[in-house]
Amino acid sequence: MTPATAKKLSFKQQQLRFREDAILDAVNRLLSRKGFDLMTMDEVAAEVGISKASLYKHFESKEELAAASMTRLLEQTLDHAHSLAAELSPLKRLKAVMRWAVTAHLDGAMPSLPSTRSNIQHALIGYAPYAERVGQLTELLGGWILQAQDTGDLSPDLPGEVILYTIYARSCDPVSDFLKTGGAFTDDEIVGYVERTCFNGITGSPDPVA
Amino acid sequence: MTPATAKKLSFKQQQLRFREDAILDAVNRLLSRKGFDLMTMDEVAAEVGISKASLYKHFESKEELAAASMTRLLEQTLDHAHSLAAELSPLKRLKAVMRWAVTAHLDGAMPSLPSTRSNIQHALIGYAPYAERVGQLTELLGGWILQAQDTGDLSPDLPGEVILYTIYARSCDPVSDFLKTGGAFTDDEIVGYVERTCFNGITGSPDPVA
DNA sequence: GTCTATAAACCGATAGAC
DNA sequence: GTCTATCGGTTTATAGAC
Repeated sequence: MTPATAKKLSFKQQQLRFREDAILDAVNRLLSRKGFDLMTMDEVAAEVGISKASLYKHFESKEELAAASMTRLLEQTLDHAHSLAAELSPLKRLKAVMRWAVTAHLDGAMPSLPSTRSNIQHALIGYAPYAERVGQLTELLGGWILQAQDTGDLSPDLPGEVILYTIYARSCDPVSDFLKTGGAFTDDEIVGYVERTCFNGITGSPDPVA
Repeated sequence: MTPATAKKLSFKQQQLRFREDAILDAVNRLLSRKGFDLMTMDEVAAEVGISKASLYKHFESKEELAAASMTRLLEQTLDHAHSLAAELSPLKRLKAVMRWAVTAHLDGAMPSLPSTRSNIQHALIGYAPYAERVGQLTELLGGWILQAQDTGDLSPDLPGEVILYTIYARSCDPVSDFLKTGGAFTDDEIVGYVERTCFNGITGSPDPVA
């Protein structure tokens, strides 16, 4: 393979990657706005600016398209989690990940967890790259939770499962959507309320400023 | 109108009411299991055991059917809330309503809140009987929340809006579905965890047994 | 790879017989 | 009021020209 050919191939691959990233961006927005069941392939194609047939040249089904989008989102979440300073306490790292996710959710870039009632759930768990990322994130956050329970920063008498699912669910909490629709609060305030009610409940006091 | 005629009419009306209650029961189950968008009128008819055309003799559209089901559910919620002993503190009444709702949710009788991403939301708010019940429940629970904030049982520095939406959302929390799917906990344990994390957060201690 | 056009399936709603 | 049969519209996915 000559350098020229290699360059041309690489350029084509870059173009392909760029186009597919644009598609996944659109899917991400539509998934956040309407959810999997209400999102149509026509809308995706229109949002990207290509035809539906071209879309199917890149992704062979609606399920695979959504799975690719969710997988990329989990990779971004893992990247953000790994980027957190090591000197932060596990509790602060968990809070930081949650704040990041809720902020993305309010920006329309974080779809809600595929609920038990959606068609996509079964397809996702059978999609290896997605399941692998879920496992990685669960392992990472699960370790932080155990550490935070050891120091008493999180309730030691609460099953780790309950804490993990609670953090996952609060990261795309419908409460933030309702508060945003109300229009009485800024996005930062909403993120603060969701974080506070998740960690301290609605009976607890706000954390003292560090 | 003769007594005989009145009796016959009443009987027919009872039959009608009974049939429509059976329809709403089926809608309630399907709404809990699949949500509005994935529920089909064919399924509803099949679950009740009548034909789709007959179904349309009772309710003139899918939206009205869902609205009637949700309205009845809100009435049942209001009935339960009003039945609570007056000597209970506002906080305990709020917790009781939430436990009741989560229990119903785990039994497949409490559909999730119509999310912002569903087609049904706009139809519901334009459906007067539904909107009226939502207003009544919000007024009732909102009053309890204010009282609980006055006594310090709920955080006084949290907007009532945030507390109300949080209680609403936690009443059909997906966390309970995930925990139930896991199979490691009984329904009572799950209800307890959801209540505790809602009111005390994941950092707080369990409430001492009264 | 991109397009237009279309196939195949599904769903909400209705017509018309009984 | 209940049924069977069907319409009209939408959606996923593909065929075939360029």
